[in-house]
Amino acid sequence: MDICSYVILMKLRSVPVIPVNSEDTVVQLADMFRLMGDPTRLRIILVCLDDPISVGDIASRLALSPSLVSHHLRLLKAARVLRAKRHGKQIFYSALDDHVRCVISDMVAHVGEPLDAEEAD
Amino acid sequence: MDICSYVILMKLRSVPVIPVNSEDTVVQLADMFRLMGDPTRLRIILVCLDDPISVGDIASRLALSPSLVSHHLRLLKAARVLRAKRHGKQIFYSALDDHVRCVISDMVAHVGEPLDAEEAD
DNA sequence: ACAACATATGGACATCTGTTCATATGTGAT
DNA sequence: ATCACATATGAACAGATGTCCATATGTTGT
Repeated sequence: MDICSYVILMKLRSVPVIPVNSEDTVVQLADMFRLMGDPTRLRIILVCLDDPISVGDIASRLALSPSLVSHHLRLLKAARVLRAKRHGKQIFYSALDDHVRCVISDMVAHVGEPLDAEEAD
Repeated sequence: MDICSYVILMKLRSVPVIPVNSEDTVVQLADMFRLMGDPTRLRIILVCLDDPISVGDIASRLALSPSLVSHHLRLLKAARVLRAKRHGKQIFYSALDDHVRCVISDMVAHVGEPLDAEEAD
């Protein structure tokens, strides 16, 4: 882990580390979030979390054109969210690591949260 | 937590739950991610994670116009990422709960990850 | 009341982005 | 080699989005 990520991690643990000066790391983070910020792409990610699944199966299961799915898969693979593995004619996609799973899990907890006591001002 | 969120959570724990049928929950999730997917907005969120901070201070610390900051804050407040509290003329923004902190922390771990052994195909 | 400050809002603009269509690449079987 | 199938790629378009500018709202003073 580089120093930039470390600084942000310290911030996240509410240690008073000064400014957000790691410009490129913030951009990297934002890129990842933006990638998950499209409903279609998020659906594709969710489908791939179960088991490795082929492009065609993703398309049919989500009622999308294979072309569109492929376009999105290219971005997700480039961002190392998913990995591709060829078996014969088909190419199976699956999650590259568990971080994305954790991120989504946390986010589900956030949106699922009802109005809590802190809401009042 | 509603049934839709539950289904997704089950998926995240690799329990073989079949389709992603909770359309609106996926859209909610994507909305949150999209919100964090802009570098400027993410910077604003990061600054607000430390302590409650006024709009003007956010603007000066990030070298942005107060107008732009206000526009972004409106979205973040509406999405319940941040909360606003007025003190005199100024309005202080801070994180509404710790979920966002967790989400960012996980994402930092993801982008900070070097090429791991699983990468090979 | 007014002035000064802090924040919010609305419109306009350029840019980015998701989708579609057509086409290309690659693989396995006959 | 040729066909059928699976996936990938490129161009083009409509719609969304971030930023700027001007202006409005709200608050604390005098």
